[in-house]
Amino acid sequence: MKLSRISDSTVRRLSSYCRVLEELDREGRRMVSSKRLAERGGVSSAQVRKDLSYFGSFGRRGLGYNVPRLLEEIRSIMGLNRTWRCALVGAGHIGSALFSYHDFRRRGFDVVAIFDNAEAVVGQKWEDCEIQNVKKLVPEIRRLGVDIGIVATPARAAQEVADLMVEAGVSGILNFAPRKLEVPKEISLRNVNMTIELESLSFALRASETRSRKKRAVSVDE
Amino acid sequence: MKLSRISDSTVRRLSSYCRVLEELDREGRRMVSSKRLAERGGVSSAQVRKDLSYFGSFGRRGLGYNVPRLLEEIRSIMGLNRTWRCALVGAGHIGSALFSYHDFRRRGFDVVAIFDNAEAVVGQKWEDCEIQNVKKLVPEIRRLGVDIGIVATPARAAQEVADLMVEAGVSGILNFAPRKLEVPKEISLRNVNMTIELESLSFALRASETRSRKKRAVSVDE
DNA sequence: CCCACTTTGTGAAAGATTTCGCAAGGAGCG
DNA sequence: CGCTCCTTGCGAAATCTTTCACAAAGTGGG
Repeated sequence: MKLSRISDSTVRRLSSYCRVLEELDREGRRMVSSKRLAERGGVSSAQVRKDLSYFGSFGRRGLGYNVPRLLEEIRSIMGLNRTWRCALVGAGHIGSALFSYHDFRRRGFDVVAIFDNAEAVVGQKWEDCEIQNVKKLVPEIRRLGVDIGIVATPARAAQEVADLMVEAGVSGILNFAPRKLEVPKEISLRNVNMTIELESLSFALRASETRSRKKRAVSVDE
Repeated sequence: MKLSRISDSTVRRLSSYCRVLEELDREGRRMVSSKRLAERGGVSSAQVRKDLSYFGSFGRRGLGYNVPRLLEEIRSIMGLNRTWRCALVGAGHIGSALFSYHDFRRRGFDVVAIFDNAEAVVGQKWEDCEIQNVKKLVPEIRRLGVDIGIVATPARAAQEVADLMVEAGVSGILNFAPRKLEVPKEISLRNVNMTIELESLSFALRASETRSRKKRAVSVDE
């Protein structure tokens, strides 16, 4: 099974199936069909079956999938049955929002260090984690064996921080700064860019305004 | 030109071309080729030309694109040459991070109201915007003519809030809660789900670990 | 056991997106 | 002007992703 040729869309859907399965599990359901899983996840049932088929056969014909079993399978496929050590850089609003989002910890993403360059915040404690000067980033990330670096700095600092993270040996970077980062190809990089989301929404709104203006014009004609 | 059959990936890339063009403009460049624009945006030059071609011909052969002109064109295509009125629901960490991200305002996304259900925060002021009880959401959104609702609540409250927003007549919703929202199809909906991003990163890390383990095994054999 | 019904897993078809390749337009130089 | 060097715009090809459609398995009732 070539993990590398699994499409990004499939991976993102697997992640969302996880959430649906957790919910079904809480509801006490034992079995679920691809149809129901699909409805809850907002995709087609064929899509669900195809996504799962890349990794094996987890269901039983006529019955569906065993909820806890499938959840465990997907968790294991996605590497969610372990703890990932994360370092957060940037103790501003975004950093604080991420840090206090306890759901991440519950899912195995553990923030073990926080860095910032502002003397005013260095030394502060968030829960039991002390904000350190970004100068200590490389040795501290090495010492703690951090897997994932989270960039939550302003755009202008982001590349520099990413370079330090790479130097320190992280395996992956999650970037919240609205700029493209250059990293060696063996480092996994994901971007969360809220500007892109807002602007795409703007495009969609403009598109639907245009549509309804046309529609109105037609009704007036009639 | 059918705006509705433009792919989501194209729209997202247009948004990122905007950022590159703004940067080029600040650097004082007059002209840019699809090649350079592509490099800076991390895509292929054919992709840039194709994306633009859906909307018209903005370049000159042999010369490239005029930077301020192309920026204006894309802004106009995406509906960024106007102000969108936004209402933020959820005055927690994520809401606060979004509100204080002034780049949004600069780009024309103006938060004109904030709602929360916790008596402890209702009445507080963020800059010159007072947090209101979510009970006032519908009339206030109507009164202010809000275009975009931003859901920054815990997952369990998200659908209820979205329903209120729809009732109040927003045109689009940006959802930060990690759950699928149901909205009428004429409402544009975009989701920002940080859990999916982190989990996709986890998948990628696992995939590359598997690869390097194999590689190592091969070197040992040799 | 038979029949009606359900559901998976998966090739093959359809559809969507990206890349290729090149004609045609334009700049610059001698 | 003639020649070289760029670059766009775009149809066509290649690639990637989703949907279709159905055989094969499984359940349950009589």
